[in-house]
Amino acid sequence: MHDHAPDTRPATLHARIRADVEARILSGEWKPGDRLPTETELMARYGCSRMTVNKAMASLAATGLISRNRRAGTVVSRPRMHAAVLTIPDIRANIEARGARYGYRPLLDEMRPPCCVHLGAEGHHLGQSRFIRSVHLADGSPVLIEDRHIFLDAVSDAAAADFHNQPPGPWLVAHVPWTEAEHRIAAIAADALTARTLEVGVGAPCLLVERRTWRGDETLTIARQVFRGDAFDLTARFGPKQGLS
Amino acid sequence: MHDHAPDTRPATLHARIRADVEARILSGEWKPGDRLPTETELMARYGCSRMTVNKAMASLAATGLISRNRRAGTVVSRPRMHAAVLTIPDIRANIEARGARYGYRPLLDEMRPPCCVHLGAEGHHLGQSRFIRSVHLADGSPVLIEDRHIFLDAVSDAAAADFHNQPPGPWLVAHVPWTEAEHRIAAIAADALTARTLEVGVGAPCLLVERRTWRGDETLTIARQVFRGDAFDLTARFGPKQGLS
DNA sequence: TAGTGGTCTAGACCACAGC
DNA sequence: CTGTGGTCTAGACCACTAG
Repeated sequence: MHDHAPDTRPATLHARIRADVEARILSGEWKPGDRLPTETELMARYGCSRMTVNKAMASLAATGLISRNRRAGTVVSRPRMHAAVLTIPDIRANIEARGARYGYRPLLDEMRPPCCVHLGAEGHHLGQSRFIRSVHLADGSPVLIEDRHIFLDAVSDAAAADFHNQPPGPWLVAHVPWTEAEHRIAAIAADALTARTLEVGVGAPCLLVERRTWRGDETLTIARQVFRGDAFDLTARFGPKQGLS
Repeated sequence: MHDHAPDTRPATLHARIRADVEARILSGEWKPGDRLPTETELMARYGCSRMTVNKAMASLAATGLISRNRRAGTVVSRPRMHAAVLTIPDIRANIEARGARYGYRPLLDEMRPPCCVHLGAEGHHLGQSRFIRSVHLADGSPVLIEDRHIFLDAVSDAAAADFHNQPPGPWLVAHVPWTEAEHRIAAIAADALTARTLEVGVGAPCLLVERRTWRGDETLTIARQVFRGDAFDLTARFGPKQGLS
């Protein structure tokens, strides 16, 4: 009766404790605001040392399911829906997941002198960059136009990379470690150039994704991606439990 | 030379070990693929027990910065840019963060019989729901139109909740624990009704966010939010290091 | 002030994968 | 086989805070 699922119960003790407590919370047996048993009580209940209980509870606290305070004890958190998580998929994987053939066509590839790049309203002082404008296609139809700057001060290897047959995105993922990124997602109307490139009417709705990536204080790359609104969307499914890994 | 930051070094030992190792990786001293010292070596280096080292390293492994294997040891991971994270902000907080006055106006509030709700192409069998259509305003101008279903089988309290002055979103966040959610983000053209409500032209680009939330197998709520494309965007900044909490 | 979680130790055994 | 991380223990002291 309890093996409809492939019995995915964790083998380790602290993981089982964690799963047990988690299940009681998610089932509603322990509701937000309720106080949980103390570590000493759980230690007796599961017949293990306090360190093991602590590991389980610390893990639950790290994902935000419970909140722990000295003296006050452990209570079930109220879930925070706004702090949701969305994975932004790889373009190629996304297109192929829809059963379409992926295509890539570079339009422009040039060096840009050290100067300002407009991102939002601000101008940013940045070094010399390699600029690649490219189109990504699904079954031969343009779906995405991507403008990408790669800053050579931070990513010197990019000067020699070949982006004729390979988009810069995957190359960067494979070669460059990063520490921080910023995204902006918006709906915009296609201007004349975008409309011509994406083969839509001027003013057609497009999904804009701007991504800027740093390592430390150094900007590595800025990407501006404009998707055909009628051909692309971002989807993500997630739970509050899993970490980032 | 190293205290330009307000010396935010963690007080606990395992956190300091973690921060130290993390800094070496992010600075490039230890590059992706490099093998890190063993736990025994680190134990000697930091003059502490192996459990403490393990706690630090396990934490780094949980966030994906390093990868650990028995016998093979610990190596620095290659960062995976596609598995990025985006926090979806609260509407009210977002509007107020822009310095605008937030407003809320319910347009429709009715019970819907148990039946199908269209989400994407599929029809889903769902129980009786409370349906609320509302408009959210920034400085009196409509910015978002929201259609929300709350399924009473799963959220019985919602039948009695007052949504005249309070949007359903925050109410749900405060009252209902959830386990899973799915988002879809797209750019669409405003239809006649949307255009009239948002005070834009027909065909104007709008940002669509559809969100569906479960607890276990039960659907709790479905929200369809249409933002004025020229007045709203989603932004998020993040690093690969922090967890979800 | 008393009880709680937070941290740390010095050991131990185990499972796994490369040699 | 051997070395690695993974786990667990039985204890200890500390820091914080609610009563």
